[in-house]
Amino acid sequence: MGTIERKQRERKQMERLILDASLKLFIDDGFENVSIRKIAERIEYSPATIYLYFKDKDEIFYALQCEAFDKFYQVQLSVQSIEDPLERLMAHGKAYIRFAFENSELFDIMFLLREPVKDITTLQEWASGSRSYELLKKNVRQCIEAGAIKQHDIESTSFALWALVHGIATLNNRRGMMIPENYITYLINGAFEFLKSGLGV
Amino acid sequence: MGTIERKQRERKQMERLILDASLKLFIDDGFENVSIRKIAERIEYSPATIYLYFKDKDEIFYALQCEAFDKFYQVQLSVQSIEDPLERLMAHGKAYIRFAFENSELFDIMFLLREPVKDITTLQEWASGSRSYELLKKNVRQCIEAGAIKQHDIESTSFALWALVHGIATLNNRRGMMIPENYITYLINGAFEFLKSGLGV
Amino acid sequence: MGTIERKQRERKQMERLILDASLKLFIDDGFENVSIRKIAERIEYSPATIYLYFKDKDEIFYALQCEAFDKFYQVQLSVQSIEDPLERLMAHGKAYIRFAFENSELFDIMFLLREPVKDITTLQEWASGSRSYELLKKNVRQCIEAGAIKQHDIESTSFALWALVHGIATLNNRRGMMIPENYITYLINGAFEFLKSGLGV
Amino acid sequence: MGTIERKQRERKQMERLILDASLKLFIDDGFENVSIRKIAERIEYSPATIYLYFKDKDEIFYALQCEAFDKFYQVQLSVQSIEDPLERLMAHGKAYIRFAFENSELFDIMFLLREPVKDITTLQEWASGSRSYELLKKNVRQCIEAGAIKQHDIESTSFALWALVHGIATLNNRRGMMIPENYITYLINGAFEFLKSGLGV
DNA sequence: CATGAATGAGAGTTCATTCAT
DNA sequence: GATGAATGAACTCTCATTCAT
Repeated sequence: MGTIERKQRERKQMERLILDASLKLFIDDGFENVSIRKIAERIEYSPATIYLYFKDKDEIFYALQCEAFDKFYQVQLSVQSIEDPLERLMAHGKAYIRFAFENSELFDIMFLLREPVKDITTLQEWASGSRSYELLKKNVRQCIEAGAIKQHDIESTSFALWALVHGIATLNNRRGMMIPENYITYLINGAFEFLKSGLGV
Repeated sequence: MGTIERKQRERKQMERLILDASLKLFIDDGFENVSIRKIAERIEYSPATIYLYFKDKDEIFYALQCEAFDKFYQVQLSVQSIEDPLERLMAHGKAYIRFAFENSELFDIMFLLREPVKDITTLQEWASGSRSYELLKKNVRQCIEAGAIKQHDIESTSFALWALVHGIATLNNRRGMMIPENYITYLINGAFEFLKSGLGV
Repeated sequence: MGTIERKQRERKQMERLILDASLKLFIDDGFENVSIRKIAERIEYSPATIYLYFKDKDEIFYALQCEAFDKFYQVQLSVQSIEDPLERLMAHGKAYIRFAFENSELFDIMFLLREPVKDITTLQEWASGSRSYELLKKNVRQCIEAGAIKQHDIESTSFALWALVHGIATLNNRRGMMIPENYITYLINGAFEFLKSGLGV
Repeated sequence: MGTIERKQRERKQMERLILDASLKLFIDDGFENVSIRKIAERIEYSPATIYLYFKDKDEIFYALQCEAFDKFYQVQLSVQSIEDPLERLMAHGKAYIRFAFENSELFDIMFLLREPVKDITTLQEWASGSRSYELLKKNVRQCIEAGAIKQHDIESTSFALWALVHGIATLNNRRGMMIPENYITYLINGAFEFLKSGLGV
């Protein structure tokens, strides 16, 4: 009998329901306004029910954070199939920005929320965060090896690239009003030109 | 009689007291733990007194945000006396980062808190935020005019510079653990080398 | 077929399991921290299962109370084989105290918990509580008949003896700190001397 | 202006109101059923108001415990004016019992509640608990000195007396049903006869 | 027989805010 | 100008209990 599997599936579904609702609330009302009660209301269950699936509030945010890092990593993985190293590097950066723009709430969860994960380095899941950076460094190294870029210091070049791209993402997500909406793509393209010229391309 | 002026002066002093205490609390206990009660406790006044000087909690955060943008602008102004355009541009970037590192809580208030100011563009005070960007653009333009940099698109070059620098600041303030402490200066220097090479220097 | 008997046996075993776990919790965490959930956790069954064996929480405490009275009675019975009446009376008192000291949690359940059994006299099981007193009275009567003690009023002598012994037990269990640990035996012995002299021995 | 005094008086009144309500609830519903909410309901204030006068629930129980010990001590003091040592000693015992009977809830608070004061010996207020015992010992000593009683060991005699009296109090308060109501006085008198004979009077 | 799922009720506590004094 | 007093609303979380499966 697949009852056990069914039960597990149902449990997963419920967890999903809670996490999705939490995320929605997070997006709509901001982090500090997400309460167990509101989550429960949104999924039309009693508050107590939440506690059958998550130990406490932190565990919910923790799960969201893990998922966010994971999803983010997957997106970055998805461009690794591009063969040309430089092209791949550019695609990596663009994927980063696109993810941040299209999933600004996940981006917030990863990079703005300090809680519940204070020291993220102690987490297994952080591997995927760290792995993103390793991926970037690998891409940079391959560009260097292929002679596709002028820069030679892998570490600081990777850092600069990440910072540039992360800065674009953050500025837009938090103080997007600084940048006129219809102007964004133009600016980002410009930034990538700048980036390329920084790379000596 | 200078009674009115004295009253005004006293009022300003009290506002100062409240804002300073709020900022301290903000720094010490984190945003979500700042409450009117705690502010009142810290300045040794009753909670009700706070309301004589600020309409509500948001008004306090609003004031802090304005001040932060202002202080940030002053810091950026302070490097404008440098004559050499490129040197000035670099100093501008470094001042930006130094400010973010040394005043991470103010940086949070400006760029991470969405509340209370959702649409910052509607604010007078945002002028000072916007002015920072204008300053940067002016610096870039002067570099271009002086032939000190290769790039020619003021707008997108400025944006790229800002993003890079802002990215460094943000990464460090929020997920600083990504970057080994003793590595930071090295990386930042590297990033500036990258930046220069992007500028064709 | 012994199916019915087996079922009954299994039922008893389960009840035992629950009661033992409850008692342990009671001892370890204190009365107010005993919850159905925690009992269930401890025996590794679901909370709902508990309700197959006990109508509600009170029924569990009720059972514990009955058992405690029973065990207490057994202890008191165990000294009845002593032949000399006075010696037996003294042994009775000492057994009472020893039980209270060594099973302070059962003692609590019997004499401190008002819930769930408010009016214990209405209970069949109280017989065993009452029987203890009857035993005491019998012992006192036999002492009187044997001319071993001076007192002649069975009722009030028994009561006084019980009160003295119960007082020792209670003081120690609740506010034991009143009595320096290393002093206790001395005091109890003294109390028994006093008791003997009260009995005119 | 006596405004400050008035304020202080009003504050004391409110504390009184809360403590009285708590005590009433304690008596009516038992310790575990006393909640801040119910106290608030009873005094027709909001729950939050309670917290203006007591830091938390424990502080309320702590205050009750202190008061109880104090009142108990006062009662015991009140018989010290009796000149004849033996008479005084008897009166002391009777006062103890009367207090326990007439203020059974306070007696519970002192001797049954372990919380919030776990180690009562660390408390200043406990002095009054300890002082009661010292008082008893003094009385015993004076009886001995006056040749009013036969016993000579102050310590163990005092302890025996206390235990006897405390046992009577406790048996009645907790399992009073053991003792037929109309029988009590008779038994207590008997116990005092026993006691006297223990003292060799 | 056993339980997973669910919940209403309630616990202690903190908050921003108001208002009479 | 300052505040003590008060509160409604909200918070996280735990509980005993029920019921369909």
